[in-house]
Amino acid sequence: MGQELPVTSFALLGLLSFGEPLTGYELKQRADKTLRFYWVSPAMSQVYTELDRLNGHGLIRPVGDGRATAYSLTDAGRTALDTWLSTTPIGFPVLKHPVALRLLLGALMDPESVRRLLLDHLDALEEEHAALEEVRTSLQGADAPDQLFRYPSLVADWGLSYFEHEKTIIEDLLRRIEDGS
Amino acid sequence: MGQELPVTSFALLGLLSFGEPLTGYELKQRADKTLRFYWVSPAMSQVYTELDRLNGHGLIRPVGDGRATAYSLTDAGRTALDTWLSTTPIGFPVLKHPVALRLLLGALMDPESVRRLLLDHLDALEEEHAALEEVRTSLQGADAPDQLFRYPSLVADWGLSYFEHEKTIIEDLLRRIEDGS
DNA sequence: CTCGCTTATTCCTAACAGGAACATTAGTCT
DNA sequence: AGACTAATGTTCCTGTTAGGAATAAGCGAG
Repeated sequence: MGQELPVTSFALLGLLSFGEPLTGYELKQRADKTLRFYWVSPAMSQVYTELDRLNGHGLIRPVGDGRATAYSLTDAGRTALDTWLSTTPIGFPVLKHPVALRLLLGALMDPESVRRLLLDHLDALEEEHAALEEVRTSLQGADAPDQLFRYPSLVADWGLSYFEHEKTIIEDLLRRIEDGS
Repeated sequence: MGQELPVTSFALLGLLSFGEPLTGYELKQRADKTLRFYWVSPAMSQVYTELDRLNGHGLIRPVGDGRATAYSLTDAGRTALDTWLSTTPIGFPVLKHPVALRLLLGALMDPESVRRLLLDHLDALEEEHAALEEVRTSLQGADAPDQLFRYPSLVADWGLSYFEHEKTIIEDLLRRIEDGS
């Protein structure tokens, strides 16, 4: 024990904890689809690097059926995940927000660009909201308490609410910028 | 032109765009105080590395008064920042949310731990909200339209609203978890 | 049967975090 | 004044991560 793995390792272990063995490629897809809303979706290269390491630590095991190597959690992996969940200190969220960063420098732009910046962001929000909503509806039917996707559903709802609120903030900012309040 | 610098470079240029020449140490402090809410606060080492590079590109210039080397924007730096603001495609925000990541795996924890996870996050939110509020009030008096800190103030308000909303989401999740809805 | 897309994996480079190590200056206590 | 401590200021090293290019096998449609 005492492995000191980065968080990304546990994110992948977490994806594997839902049962199905997955290949690196599939893991990347899952990450792109769901994990990316709450955590970064690791790069392809990163996924395979992690898999090698996790395998080296005996936390996952290749289940060899076809040409593609799918991995599943070992008992040690499940234990490592449990320990991580219960003992590792939790940091505060980190947000990399390109729009906020630019708005901070709004004084350097002409008003029209600022306006467009925010309007474009509204569009992007709409799109991401739709993508997450699709994920959310795909969980319907397994989202009741004690069902497999209970917690993923809760997190998805959280994300949806987050997007919706950000929309109202942006609209508010647009209003304030227009009538200089 | 055509320098292709990472976003962090422009974040630092942005901090310098408010007028005052700053040392690496001071830049790191500013970043810790404000930038960290909307973007990552780069590591000390990163700040100095960036400064070297920006200096090499002629975008900043050391203003040599004392033993500490403070840097200020050059005309080229200002131009580079303007170009970046007006032409570079804007990505969607990236969120690394340790609490959401753990909640996703809530099924692996006992209910008590999940509860504690969320309650602890409420405390952390409270703390960060207070820190940002302090920043916000320090901008009072220079936050009217056409004043220097107009846009930083708008962004701070955005951040405050974000924290407040997250608080209500967490409270809602706690409620849902308790009475299994 | 071949063209193009999806699946699957590897490699290389640069970006970035984090912390240790190190100096110098400034302030405080006695 | 001397000593101790905290804040300022900078550099270096190591490991983590992002991103994209390169590659190859399988699979479906024409």
